[in-house]
This record gives sequence, structure tokens and C-alpha cells, in this order.
Amino acid sequence: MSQRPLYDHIYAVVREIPAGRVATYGQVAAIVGRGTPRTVGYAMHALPSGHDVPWQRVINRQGRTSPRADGDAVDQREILRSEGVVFRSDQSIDLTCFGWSGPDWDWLEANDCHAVPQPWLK
DNA sequence: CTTTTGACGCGTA
DNA sequence: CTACGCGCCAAAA
Repeated sequence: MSQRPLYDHIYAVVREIPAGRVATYGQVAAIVGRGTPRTVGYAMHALPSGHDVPWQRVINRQGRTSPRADGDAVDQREILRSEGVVFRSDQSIDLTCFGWSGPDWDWLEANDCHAVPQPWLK
């Protein structure tokens, strides 16, 4: 666990993303209700070793894996594929198909999240 | 205290 | 389609 409350909050949300689905940095930030997409990216970068956070399920708004992801975005795509996610020919994911709908309302309330309705996925 | 630096996102051109 | 510009805000220096 991190010693940064905000990071732990972010990690808690990411842990809710089911296998076979993905969420964007901005979406996670909106669910937490604090910070910005950059903050989420920074939190992922700061993940301690031995964590149980499915970081590979967090991607950018274009449906692509982050270029700066630990040197190998290739591995990230492999993991996602093994979870059932399908990549298009340009190596992007169709968020309307694999985008996560967010945690249910009970979870949001139980975890002190101030999420907005659900404008994601147009 | 201030400055720099991003696993980002969106509007514009 | 690509390329910038700028806002965003937490951490580290």
C-alpha cells in the first residue's frame, strides 16, 4: 500500500475494473472525484512492487496503451489480450465495447467517491 | 516557500 | 489523419 491517501483511493478504483474491460485515466479521476488524469497516471507510475493493482486496464482516451509505460507497452497489450480485450488494427481498443461502466452506486458511496453520473462512453 | 515534471485530455489548426 | 498549446494538480527537488 502507498502512504499517499489519494493514490490508495485511485488504486482502490482501479482494482474494481474487471478483467476484459478497460478504463481511461480521466475516467478513474472522475470516479475518484479528486485529481486529474495526470494524477492518475502519476499514481500508476508510482506503483510499489508487489502490488495487486491491474494497472494494465488503465489506458488513455484514445483507447491506446501509454507510450511511456515502463518501456514495454507490448506486454501490456499481451496481458489485455489474454483477458479477452481485442485490439483494432491500429492497436487501439474500442472503448464503446470494452470500456468499463464504472463501479456500482453502492461501491461509490461506500468508498467516499464523488463521481459524476456517467458521461463516459458516448 | 517556489519550480519543474509528467502512464493525460481536449480544443484547434 | 497528425501537431501543438494549455489547463490540470500531486510529488519531488
